[in-house]
Amino acid sequence: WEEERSTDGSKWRFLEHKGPVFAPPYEPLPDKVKFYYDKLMKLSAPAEEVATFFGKMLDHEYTTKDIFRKNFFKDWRKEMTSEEKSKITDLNKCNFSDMNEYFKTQSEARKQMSKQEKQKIKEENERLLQEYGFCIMDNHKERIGNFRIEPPGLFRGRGDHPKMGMLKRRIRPEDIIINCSDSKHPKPPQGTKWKEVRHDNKVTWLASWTENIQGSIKYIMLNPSSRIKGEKDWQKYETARRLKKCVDRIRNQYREDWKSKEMRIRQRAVALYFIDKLALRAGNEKEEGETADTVGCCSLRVEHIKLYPKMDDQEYVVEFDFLGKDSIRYYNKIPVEKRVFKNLQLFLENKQPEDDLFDRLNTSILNKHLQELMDGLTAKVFRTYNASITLQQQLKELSCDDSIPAKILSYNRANRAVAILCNHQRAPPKTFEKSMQNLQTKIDEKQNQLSTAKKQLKAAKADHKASHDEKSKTLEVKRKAVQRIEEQLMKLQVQATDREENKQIALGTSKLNYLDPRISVACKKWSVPIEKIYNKTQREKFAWAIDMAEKDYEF
DNA sequence: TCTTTGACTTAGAAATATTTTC
DNA sequence: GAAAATATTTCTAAGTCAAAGA
Repeated sequence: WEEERSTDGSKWRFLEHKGPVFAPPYEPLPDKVKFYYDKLMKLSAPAEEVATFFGKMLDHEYTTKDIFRKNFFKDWRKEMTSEEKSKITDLNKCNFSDMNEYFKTQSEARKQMSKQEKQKIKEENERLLQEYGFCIMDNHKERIGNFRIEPPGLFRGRGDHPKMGMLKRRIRPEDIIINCSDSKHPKPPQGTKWKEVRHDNKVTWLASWTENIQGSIKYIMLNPSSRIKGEKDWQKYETARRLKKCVDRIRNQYREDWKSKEMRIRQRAVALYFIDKLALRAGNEKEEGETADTVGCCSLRVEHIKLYPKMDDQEYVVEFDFLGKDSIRYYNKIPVEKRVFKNLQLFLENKQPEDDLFDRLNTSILNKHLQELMDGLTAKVFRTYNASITLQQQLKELSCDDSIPAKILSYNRANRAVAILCNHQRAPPKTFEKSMQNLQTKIDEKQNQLSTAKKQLKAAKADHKASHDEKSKTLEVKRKAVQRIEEQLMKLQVQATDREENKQIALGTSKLNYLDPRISVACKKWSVPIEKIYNKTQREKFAWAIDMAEKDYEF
């Protein structure tokens, strides 16, 4: 990257691209695929298309949920002809199972395609990528992140989303705003027009459209490997490193503020303590009824915490139980300092469960305060800082004389500590139990092998003694075999532990978004090659860090 | 000042590709 | 060489936060 970008807020000087790739048009079902409403019924193409969205999802839990069904049916009816509308009045009487069968057969057929057919599809995708997947920004050819427009379908919100099942409409060129240099712009598909072509170099997106579920804007932007994303990422970690330099001061400050005579300052200070200690998100307020009911720090309600003056052998315990981003549950019991506890009791006085815990605070107030404490400081910087510093500390304990696989395991453990801190969870993989069993079987087999090998070694020893040979080759061989099997067994056991501990924890998010990649690059000081830590895509995203960091790098 | 909008990062699930196992 | 297991990539929803608008 060239040094020193402009100071006037412009993000680029030149931008040229081919525009987005649209979803393929709807292909009507073959006549053999039936839809029944009591009896056989042939749907109009628009109604049929929306029906297929539902038919494809029949095995999904979504289609059993009342809200999903209600929203879907309402939007589906909008696509029906008046005749269809008058006939189809009850979703429960609709039979999509033939459609569902058909799509299953189709996807099975796709799997069974010959090598050449698969190759052909691959080549076609590659051609599309080459044509639409790149742009020129300033002097570089850059990979675009999402050059395909989202196809129409049924909205799948996370958690208890009031809009789940609504129809996500098809996006046409007339919906798209193109952003590029004013020299030349992409052509819209034959016979269509763009909504607008603009030339705004204060933003980084190439195209945008307004989505119909929430009315929010969606963007086409560059891949994480691009200069514009990389520089921003680097900047993010530099801000977190600046926090490292003044975090002690800030911590002392908020501890002082716990004693403030002003309620809003106490609330701010307690909230900041949670953000720092527990890595909670800021918690913007959300429009009620438009989204799932989730919260972050500033939007915590009385019902989300419980106070225990004494719990087992601990004092001043706070129990958190709430749904955070993506409706992932945050559950934690944590002893806090007496002052924090007393403040919380005060905040709870005379409130109902559904009242805000921090009624004098919001993210805007909090971030304005943080900005005064350090330039560029916001609530999310604490997550970045605490994640990265945790990784670095955990890695310090890495032992020099471990093997590479053992070091990788330790790295994963450190990564896991961060993921736990940030509450990055996943649904246990569907095949988890099975795969655990398989691994256990392998371990058992290996143990049997080991005992056999040990017996053989013993026998060889006895032979050796009896024969009084100078040296016995078999003895050595058997000894080696035992050693080898022991190692293999160890490896399997380690793998089992690692997998078990990872059951419900997602490592990817922290690896990609919270851990300063230069810390990982510096693992070369333990002769851990970067390829063992990052796969190809990750190395592309973190190219800047791989270039920059030496083994003495300190976060 | 308060609310809304816009731009961007962060998130887990699902789809797809690759590797391993039988 | 197929099927199963695992790793990677894609997808798009759901956050954060500053700036614009009322």
